[in-house]
Amino acid sequence: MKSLDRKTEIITIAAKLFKEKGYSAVTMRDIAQAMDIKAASLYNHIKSKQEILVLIIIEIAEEFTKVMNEIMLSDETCIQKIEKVIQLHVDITVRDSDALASLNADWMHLADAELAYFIKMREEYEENFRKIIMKGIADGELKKLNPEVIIFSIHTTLRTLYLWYGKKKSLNASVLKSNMTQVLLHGIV
Amino acid sequence: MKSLDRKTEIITIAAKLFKEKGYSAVTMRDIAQAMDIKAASLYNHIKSKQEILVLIIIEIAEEFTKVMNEIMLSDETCIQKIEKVIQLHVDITVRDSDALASLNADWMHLADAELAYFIKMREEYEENFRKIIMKGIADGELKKLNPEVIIFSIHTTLRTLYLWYGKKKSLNASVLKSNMTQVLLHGIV
DNA sequence: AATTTTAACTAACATCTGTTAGTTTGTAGT
DNA sequence: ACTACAAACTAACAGATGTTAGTTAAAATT
Repeated sequence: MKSLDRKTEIITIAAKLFKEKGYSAVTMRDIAQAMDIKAASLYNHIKSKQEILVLIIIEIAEEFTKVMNEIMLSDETCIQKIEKVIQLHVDITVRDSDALASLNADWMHLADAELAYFIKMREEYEENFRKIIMKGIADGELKKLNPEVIIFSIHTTLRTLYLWYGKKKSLNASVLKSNMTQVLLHGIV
Repeated sequence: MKSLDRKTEIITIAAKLFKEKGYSAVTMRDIAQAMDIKAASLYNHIKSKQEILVLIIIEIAEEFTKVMNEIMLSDETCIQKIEKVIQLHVDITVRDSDALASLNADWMHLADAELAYFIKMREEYEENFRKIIMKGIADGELKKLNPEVIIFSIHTTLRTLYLWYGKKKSLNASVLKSNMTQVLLHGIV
């Protein structure tokens, strides 16, 4: 198996650095130094700096897409679906908050095909989320508030969880999920 | 008056570019090109790229600090205070969403004294916000939910309003404020 | 033992970046 | 007309940046 572990290591370390300073401010020399090697050595494992960003972002984006599609196909109530979306965000935040930071802050530095692919996935994800909320309101499961404001409020809170997680070590994934659900859902319903 | 208008113009255009690509990815040549001049000409008006960032961020941060301090001094109910905080965020978002983007995404590229100053202001702001929420819970004005989750949820929604404002042209400042208040406050109370 | 592969290295490149120095041009006040 | 100044310009720099080429030492495979 050709240097797969080392490649993963690069991606993990790069994600951490990208989270701290952003993609553009992190140099290949920064990444190399954090691994105690020289910048040129990185190219034994990865094709380019761009590729690192792609590998960080696209995998997570695809996971969001996949799980969201499964949620849409299920025949649960709107509220159950929202709970599963919260679960999805909490899970990924707990598992890989560094990658999530890049996805949120550095997606615009993707290029061409990958940028288009990412934007498409994001739009579909948001559209699915909108459908859930709209149906919830139509079915009387949710209050009749401005749907766009509800959508934005919930979505942005979930999206930026990674900024918050880590300071609050006392909360494990399941406690975090139930707290988020209480505030976001049962505050609204 | 020495080129004050031109300086403001640079800051405005730079903020717009920083919002799109982030501080590090925007070059002085990018800013100059957006103004149809050469990069060197920018230095007739500003001292450095750093100074542009400082001018964008610190002014807004000081405004948040100032208004928050006024809110803390007033003898209003917790809910009235939260409404004023929402008003503050909506006002600044509507007036200057580009600068707000830099404040949120590029504050870590401030240096030394300004970085320390910014972090101090942010910590005080968050501490004040926490006090409002805690008192609200203690006085029975707010539900007894996990305060940290409430604080994070409201604060992150207000903080990222700039990402959303602009797509929804139909909402003016006062409609936006009342909608946000409904969802964030009356959903929780 | 001989060979191949992995993963590090040094050296160098072309380009980009922030910034400075010195110059020119137009405009406003005398 | 003369002067002063604002604000643009050209040219250039020193250092940073992503990346490539070629080399080497150790580990894995034959």
